[in-house]
Amino acid sequence: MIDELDGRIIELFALEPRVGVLEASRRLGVARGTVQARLDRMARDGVIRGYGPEIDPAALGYGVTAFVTLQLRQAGGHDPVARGLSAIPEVIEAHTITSPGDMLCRVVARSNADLQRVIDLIVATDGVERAASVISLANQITARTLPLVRAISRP
Amino acid sequence: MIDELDGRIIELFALEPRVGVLEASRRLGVARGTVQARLDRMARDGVIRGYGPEIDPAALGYGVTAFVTLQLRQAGGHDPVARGLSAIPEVIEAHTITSPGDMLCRVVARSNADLQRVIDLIVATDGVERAASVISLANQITARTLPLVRAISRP
DNA sequence: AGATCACTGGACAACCTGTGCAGTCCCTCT
DNA sequence: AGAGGGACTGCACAGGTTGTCCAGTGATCT
Repeated sequence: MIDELDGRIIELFALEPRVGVLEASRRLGVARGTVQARLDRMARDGVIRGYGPEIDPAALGYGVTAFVTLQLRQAGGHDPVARGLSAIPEVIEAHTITSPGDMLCRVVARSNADLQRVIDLIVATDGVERAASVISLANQITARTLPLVRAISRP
Repeated sequence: MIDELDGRIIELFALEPRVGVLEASRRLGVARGTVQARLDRMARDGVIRGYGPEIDPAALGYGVTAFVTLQLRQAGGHDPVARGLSAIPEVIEAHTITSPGDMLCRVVARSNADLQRVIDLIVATDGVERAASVISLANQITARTLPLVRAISRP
Protein backbone atom coordinates (compact mmCIF):
# COMPACT_ATOMS: atom_id res chain seq x y z
CA MET A 1 0.00 0.00 0.00
CA ILE A 2 2.44 2.62 1.16
CA ASP A 3 6.02 2.01 2.13
CA GLU A 4 8.32 3.72 4.52
CA LEU A 5 9.37 6.46 2.15
CA ASP A 6 5.74 7.27 1.44
CA GLY A 7 5.19 7.50 5.15
CA ARG A 8 8.09 9.86 5.58
CA ILE A 9 6.89 12.01 2.72
CA ILE A 10 3.42 12.28 4.22
CA GLU A 11 4.86 13.00 7.60
CA LEU A 12 7.12 15.73 6.32
CA PHE A 13 4.35 17.47 4.44
CA ALA A 14 2.00 17.10 7.37
CA LEU A 15 4.46 18.72 9.74
CA GLU A 16 5.69 21.39 7.35
CA PRO A 17 3.25 21.87 4.52
CA ARG A 18 5.15 24.81 3.11
CA VAL A 19 8.18 22.81 2.06
CA GLY A 20 8.11 22.28 -1.65
CA VAL A 21 8.85 19.10 -3.47
CA LEU A 22 12.44 20.12 -4.00
CA GLU A 23 13.14 20.89 -0.38
CA ALA A 24 11.40 17.68 0.64
CA SER A 25 13.61 15.65 -1.65
CA ARG A 26 16.65 17.24 -0.10
CA ARG A 27 15.53 16.48 3.42
CA LEU A 28 14.61 12.92 2.62
CA GLY A 29 17.76 12.29 0.66
CA VAL A 30 16.06 11.18 -2.53
CA ALA A 31 15.69 12.67 -5.99
CA ARG A 32 13.07 15.28 -6.62
CA GLY A 33 11.42 13.13 -9.26
CA THR A 34 10.95 10.38 -6.72
CA VAL A 35 9.08 12.57 -4.29
CA GLN A 36 7.02 13.95 -7.11
CA ALA A 37 6.19 10.49 -8.42
CA ARG A 38 5.24 9.26 -4.96
CA LEU A 39 2.98 12.21 -4.34
CA ASP A 40 1.35 11.78 -7.72
CA ARG A 41 0.78 8.11 -7.09
CA MET A 42 -0.69 8.66 -3.64
CA ALA A 43 -2.96 11.35 -4.99
CA ARG A 44 -4.04 9.08 -7.81
CA ASP A 45 -4.74 6.22 -5.43
CA GLY A 46 -6.77 8.46 -3.19
CA VAL A 47 -4.44 8.07 -0.26
CA ILE A 48 -3.88 11.79 -0.31
CA ARG A 49 -7.28 13.33 -0.77
CA GLY A 50 -6.10 16.89 -1.08
CA TYR A 51 -4.24 19.77 0.44
CA GLY A 52 -7.07 22.11 1.25
CA PRO A 53 -6.68 24.58 4.08
CA GLU A 54 -7.91 23.16 7.37
CA ILE A 55 -10.43 25.50 8.87
CA ASP A 56 -10.97 25.65 12.59
CA PRO A 57 -14.62 26.37 13.33
CA ALA A 58 -13.69 27.34 16.87
CA ALA A 59 -11.57 30.22 15.56
CA LEU A 60 -14.62 31.32 13.61
CA GLY A 61 -16.71 31.54 16.72
CA TYR A 62 -18.19 28.09 16.55
CA GLY A 63 -16.63 26.79 19.71
CA VAL A 64 -19.24 24.21 20.63
CA THR A 65 -19.07 20.75 19.12
CA ALA A 66 -21.76 18.15 19.61
CA PHE A 67 -22.58 14.70 18.36
CA VAL A 68 -26.19 14.24 17.51
CA THR A 69 -27.80 10.86 17.09
CA LEU A 70 -30.83 10.97 14.85
CA GLN A 71 -33.70 8.59 14.82
CA LEU A 72 -35.31 8.59 11.40
CA ARG A 73 -38.75 7.79 10.28
CA GLN A 74 -38.26 4.37 8.76
CA ALA A 75 -39.91 5.17 5.46
CA GLY A 76 -37.89 7.18 3.02
CA GLY A 77 -34.41 6.03 3.81
CA HIS A 78 -31.30 7.92 4.78
CA ASP A 79 -30.38 9.76 1.62
CA PRO A 80 -33.19 12.31 1.61
CA VAL A 81 -32.39 13.12 5.20
CA ALA A 82 -28.71 13.48 4.39
CA ARG A 83 -29.66 15.85 1.63
CA GLY A 84 -31.72 17.86 4.04
CA LEU A 85 -28.94 17.95 6.59
CA SER A 86 -26.40 19.09 4.06
CA ALA A 87 -28.34 22.32 3.79
CA ILE A 88 -27.41 23.11 7.38
CA PRO A 89 -23.88 24.50 7.40
CA GLU A 90 -23.39 23.65 11.05
CA VAL A 91 -23.63 19.97 10.24
CA ILE A 92 -20.00 19.14 9.66
CA GLU A 93 -20.33 15.44 9.13
CA ALA A 94 -22.99 12.75 9.02
CA HIS A 95 -22.93 8.99 9.03
CA THR A 96 -25.46 6.29 8.67
CA ILE A 97 -24.90 4.00 11.61
CA THR A 98 -25.73 0.49 12.62
CA SER A 99 -28.89 1.04 14.58
CA PRO A 100 -31.50 0.77 11.87
CA GLY A 101 -32.97 4.12 10.98
CA ASP A 102 -30.29 6.04 12.75
CA MET A 103 -27.71 8.58 11.83
CA LEU A 104 -24.92 10.18 13.74
CA CYS A 105 -23.76 13.65 12.96
CA ARG A 106 -21.24 16.08 14.22
CA VAL A 107 -22.37 19.63 14.50
CA VAL A 108 -20.87 22.89 15.65
CA ALA A 109 -22.50 25.94 17.16
CA ARG A 110 -21.58 29.30 18.61
CA SER A 111 -22.77 28.45 22.09
CA ASN A 112 -24.94 26.03 23.92
CA ALA A 113 -27.90 28.26 23.27
CA ASP A 114 -26.99 28.35 19.61
CA LEU A 115 -26.73 24.59 19.62
CA GLN A 116 -30.39 24.50 20.47
CA ARG A 117 -31.11 26.42 17.30
CA VAL A 118 -29.04 24.01 15.23
CA ILE A 119 -30.70 20.99 16.76
CA ASP A 120 -34.07 22.51 16.07
CA LEU A 121 -33.06 22.88 12.46
CA ILE A 122 -32.04 19.24 12.38
CA VAL A 123 -35.21 18.02 13.97
CA ALA A 124 -37.19 20.09 11.52
CA THR A 125 -35.55 18.20 8.68
CA ASP A 126 -37.95 15.98 6.84
CA GLY A 127 -37.61 12.36 7.92
CA VAL A 128 -36.04 13.08 11.28
CA GLU A 129 -38.05 11.77 14.16
CA ARG A 130 -35.93 12.45 17.22
CA ALA A 131 -32.49 13.76 18.03
CA ALA A 132 -30.31 13.02 21.03
CA SER A 133 -27.21 15.07 21.46
CA VAL A 134 -24.00 14.76 23.35
CA ILE A 135 -21.81 17.79 23.81
CA SER A 136 -18.07 17.60 23.47
CA LEU A 137 -16.46 19.08 26.56
CA ALA A 138 -12.89 18.67 25.38
CA ASN A 139 -11.21 17.45 22.30
CA GLN A 140 -8.67 15.11 23.80
CA ILE A 141 -7.39 13.78 20.52
CA THR A 142 -7.95 15.95 17.49
CA ALA A 143 -8.47 14.33 14.14
CA ARG A 144 -5.17 12.74 13.38
CA THR A 145 -3.99 10.27 10.79
CA LEU A 146 -0.26 10.53 11.20
CA PRO A 147 0.04 7.75 13.79
CA LEU A 148 -1.90 5.48 11.50
CA VAL A 149 0.30 6.35 8.56
CA ARG A 150 3.34 5.65 10.65
CA ALA A 151 1.95 2.34 11.83
CA ILE A 152 1.15 1.26 8.31
CA SER A 153 4.36 2.36 6.69
CA ARG A 154 6.70 1.07 9.35
CA PRO A 155 5.44 -2.31 10.44
CA MET B 1 -14.19 37.60 12.05
CA ILE B 2 -13.83 36.86 8.35
CA ASP B 3 -15.34 38.83 5.55
CA GLU B 4 -16.51 37.87 2.13
CA LEU B 5 -13.10 38.10 0.50
CA ASP B 6 -11.65 35.84 3.17
CA GLY B 7 -14.42 33.39 2.44
CA ARG B 8 -13.71 33.43 -1.24
CA ILE B 9 -10.01 32.94 -0.63
CA ILE B 10 -10.67 29.92 1.58
CA GLU B 11 -13.13 28.56 -0.90
CA LEU B 12 -10.75 28.91 -3.80
CA PHE B 13 -7.91 27.21 -2.00
CA ALA B 14 -10.23 24.49 -0.74
CA LEU B 15 -11.45 23.69 -4.21
CA GLU B 16 -8.10 24.05 -5.97
CA PRO B 17 -5.29 23.81 -3.50
CA ARG B 18 -2.65 23.89 -6.20
CA VAL B 19 -3.35 27.45 -7.25
CA GLY B 20 -0.66 29.69 -5.88
CA VAL B 21 -1.13 33.05 -4.28
CA LEU B 22 -0.52 34.82 -7.55
CA GLU B 23 -3.04 32.84 -9.50
CA ALA B 24 -5.54 33.23 -6.68
CA SER B 25 -5.15 36.98 -6.72
CA ARG B 26 -5.82 37.00 -10.45
CA ARG B 27 -8.95 34.93 -10.10
CA LEU B 28 -10.29 36.99 -7.25
CA GLY B 29 -9.45 40.25 -8.90
CA VAL B 30 -7.34 41.64 -6.07
CA ALA B 31 -3.67 42.35 -5.62
CA ARG B 32 -1.33 39.55 -4.73
CA GLY B 33 -0.29 41.27 -1.54
CA THR B 34 -3.88 41.34 -0.40
CA VAL B 35 -4.34 37.61 -0.74
CA GLN B 36 -1.02 37.04 0.96
CA ALA B 37 -1.90 39.35 3.82
CA ARG B 38 -5.30 37.71 4.29
CA LEU B 39 -3.82 34.25 4.35
CA ASP B 40 -1.19 35.33 6.82
CA ARG B 41 -3.79 36.90 9.04
CA MET B 42 -6.07 33.87 8.98
CA ALA B 43 -3.16 31.58 9.73
CA ARG B 44 -2.09 33.82 12.61
CA ASP B 45 -5.62 33.89 14.02
CA GLY B 46 -5.89 30.12 13.81
CA VAL B 47 -8.71 30.20 11.34
CA ILE B 48 -6.53 28.30 8.92
CA ARG B 49 -4.91 25.61 10.95
CA GLY B 50 -2.67 24.31 8.19
CA TYR B 51 -2.40 22.85 4.76
CA GLY B 52 -1.35 19.33 5.54
CA PRO B 53 -2.20 16.55 3.13
CA GLU B 54 -5.52 14.94 3.94
CA ILE B 55 -5.06 11.23 4.30
CA ASP B 56 -7.89 8.84 3.59
CA PRO B 57 -7.65 5.84 5.92
CA ALA B 58 -10.01 3.93 3.65
CA ALA B 59 -7.50 4.13 0.80
CA LEU B 60 -4.96 2.71 3.20
CA GLY B 61 -7.05 -0.34 3.87
CA TYR B 62 -8.81 1.00 6.93
CA GLY B 63 -12.27 1.03 5.47
CA VAL B 64 -14.26 0.55 8.65
CA THR B 65 -15.12 3.55 10.78
CA ALA B 66 -16.76 3.28 14.16
CA PHE B 67 -17.72 5.55 17.00
CA VAL B 68 -16.92 4.14 20.37
CA THR B 69 -18.42 5.45 23.57
CA LEU B 70 -16.24 4.77 26.56
CA GLN B 71 -17.31 4.53 30.13
CA LEU B 72 -14.40 5.39 32.38
CA ARG B 73 -13.61 4.42 35.88
CA GLN B 74 -14.48 7.61 37.74
CA ALA B 75 -11.20 7.90 39.56
CA GLY B 76 -8.26 9.18 37.56
CA GLY B 77 -9.97 11.52 35.18
CA HIS B 78 -9.95 11.70 31.43
CA ASP B 79 -6.44 12.81 30.63
CA PRO B 80 -4.62 9.61 31.52
CA VAL B 81 -7.09 7.68 29.42
CA ALA B 82 -6.63 10.08 26.52
CA ARG B 83 -2.92 9.54 26.82
CA GLY B 84 -3.42 5.82 26.69
CA LEU B 85 -5.71 6.06 23.71
CA SER B 86 -3.29 8.21 21.81
CA ALA B 87 -0.94 5.25 21.72
CA ILE B 88 -3.44 3.42 19.54
CA PRO B 89 -3.03 4.66 15.96
CA GLU B 90 -6.50 3.52 14.99
CA VAL B 91 -8.00 6.05 17.37
CA ILE B 92 -8.43 9.01 15.06
CA GLU B 93 -10.16 11.33 17.44
CA ALA B 94 -11.38 11.44 21.03
CA HIS B 95 -13.62 13.75 22.97
CA THR B 96 -14.65 14.07 26.54
CA ILE B 97 -18.42 14.22 26.46
CA THR B 98 -21.22 15.34 28.69
CA SER B 99 -22.13 12.08 30.38
CA PRO B 100 -19.82 12.13 33.37
CA GLY B 101 -16.98 9.71 33.00
CA ASP B 102 -17.53 9.20 29.35
CA MET B 103 -15.58 9.68 26.21
CA LEU B 104 -16.45 9.34 22.58
CA CYS B 105 -13.91 8.35 20.04
CA ARG B 106 -13.76 7.71 16.38
CA VAL B 107 -11.74 4.73 15.31
CA VAL B 108 -10.88 3.03 12.06
CA ALA B 109 -10.10 -0.58 11.33
CA ARG B 110 -9.37 -2.84 8.40
CA SER B 111 -12.54 -4.89 8.80
CA ASN B 112 -15.19 -5.68 11.31
CA ALA B 113 -13.02 -8.42 12.68
CA ASP B 114 -10.15 -6.00 12.94
CA LEU B 115 -12.42 -3.58 14.71
CA GLN B 116 -12.75 -6.13 17.45
CA ARG B 117 -9.00 -6.04 17.93
CA VAL B 118 -9.00 -2.26 18.14
CA ILE B 119 -11.84 -2.23 20.61
CA ASP B 120 -10.02 -4.78 22.70
CA LEU B 121 -7.02 -2.48 22.73
CA ILE B 122 -9.22 0.37 23.85
CA VAL B 123 -10.88 -1.62 26.59
CA ALA B 124 -7.48 -2.75 27.75
CA THR B 125 -6.51 0.87 28.26
CA ASP B 126 -6.10 1.79 31.87
CA GLY B 127 -9.14 3.60 33.21
CA VAL B 128 -11.57 2.31 30.61
CA GLU B 129 -14.43 0.38 32.09
CA ARG B 130 -16.69 -0.39 29.17
CA ALA B 131 -16.94 0.42 25.48
CA ALA B 132 -20.01 0.57 23.29
CA SER B 133 -19.47 0.93 19.60
CA VAL B 134 -21.51 2.01 16.68
CA ILE B 135 -20.32 1.23 13.19
CA SER B 136 -20.57 3.74 10.40
CA LEU B 137 -22.31 2.18 7.44
CA ALA B 138 -22.01 5.15 5.15
CA ASN B 139 -20.47 8.55 5.34
CA GLN B 140 -23.33 10.66 4.11
CA ILE B 141 -21.63 13.97 4.75
CA THR B 142 -17.87 13.93 4.92
CA ALA B 143 -16.08 16.38 7.14
CA ARG B 144 -16.79 19.72 5.55
CA THR B 145 -16.32 23.26 6.67
CA LEU B 146 -16.90 25.12 3.44
CA PRO B 147 -20.64 25.60 3.94
CA LEU B 148 -19.93 27.04 7.35
CA VAL B 149 -17.30 29.37 5.96
CA ARG B 150 -19.73 30.49 3.32
CA ALA B 151 -22.46 31.05 5.85
CA ILE B 152 -20.19 33.09 8.06
CA SER B 153 -18.61 35.20 5.39
CA ARG B 154 -21.76 35.93 3.42
CA PRO B 155 -24.50 36.63 5.92
C1' DA C 1 -6.96 67.75 9.91
C1' DG C 2 -3.79 64.26 10.81
C1' DA C 3 -2.95 59.49 11.52
C1' DT C 4 -3.74 54.78 10.57
C1' DC C 5 -4.90 50.92 7.93
C1' DA C 6 -5.75 48.11 3.95
C1' DC C 7 -5.20 47.75 -0.83
C1' DT C 8 -2.99 48.52 -5.33
C1' DG C 9 0.52 48.08 -8.82
C1' DG C 10 5.05 47.48 -9.79
C1' DA C 11 9.75 45.79 -9.36
C1' DC C 12 13.66 42.51 -8.29
C1' DA C 13 16.32 38.55 -7.27
C1' DA C 14 16.12 33.89 -5.86
C1' DC C 15 13.90 29.90 -6.17
C1' DC C 16 10.72 26.19 -7.53
C1' DT C 17 7.90 23.61 -10.79
C1' DG C 18 6.79 20.93 -14.86
C1' DT C 19 8.94 18.29 -17.99
C1' DG C 20 12.02 15.50 -20.54
C1' DC C 21 15.91 12.39 -20.97
C1' DA C 22 19.69 9.16 -20.40
C1' DG C 23 21.72 5.95 -17.37
C1' DT C 24 21.59 2.60 -13.48
C1' DC C 25 19.86 -0.92 -10.57
C1' DC C 26 16.91 -4.65 -9.45
C1' DC C 27 13.25 -7.84 -9.81
C1' DT C 28 10.58 -10.92 -12.62
C1' DC C 29 9.24 -13.69 -16.41
C1' DT C 30 10.64 -16.41 -20.29
C1' DA D 1 21.00 -16.35 -18.84
C1' DG D 2 18.81 -12.66 -21.00
C1' DA D 3 15.06 -9.45 -21.97
C1' DG D 4 11.56 -6.34 -20.18
C1' DG D 5 9.51 -3.42 -16.93
C1' DG D 6 9.60 -0.41 -13.10
C1' DA D 7 11.65 2.77 -10.01
C1' DC D 8 15.28 5.92 -8.94
C1' DT D 9 19.04 9.26 -9.92
C1' DG D 10 21.12 13.38 -11.80
C1' DC D 11 20.79 16.88 -14.86
C1' DA D 12 19.01 20.49 -17.75
C1' DC D 13 15.86 24.24 -19.30
C1' DA D 14 12.19 27.58 -19.63
C1' DG D 15 8.65 29.78 -17.38
C1' DG D 16 6.17 30.88 -13.42
C1' DT D 17 6.03 31.94 -8.47
C1' DT D 18 7.54 33.54 -4.04
C1' DG D 19 9.34 36.73 -0.65
C1' DT D 20 10.00 41.32 -0.07
C1' DC D 21 10.01 46.10 -0.50
C1' DC D 22 8.12 50.58 -1.84
C1' DA D 23 5.29 54.57 -3.12
C1' DG D 24 0.65 56.10 -3.88
C1' DT D 25 -4.38 56.14 -2.80
C1' DG D 26 -8.75 55.95 -0.58
C1' DA D 27 -11.40 55.16 3.59
C1' DT D 28 -11.89 55.23 8.45
C1' DC D 29 -10.73 56.68 13.19
C1' DT D 30 -9.26 60.19 16.64
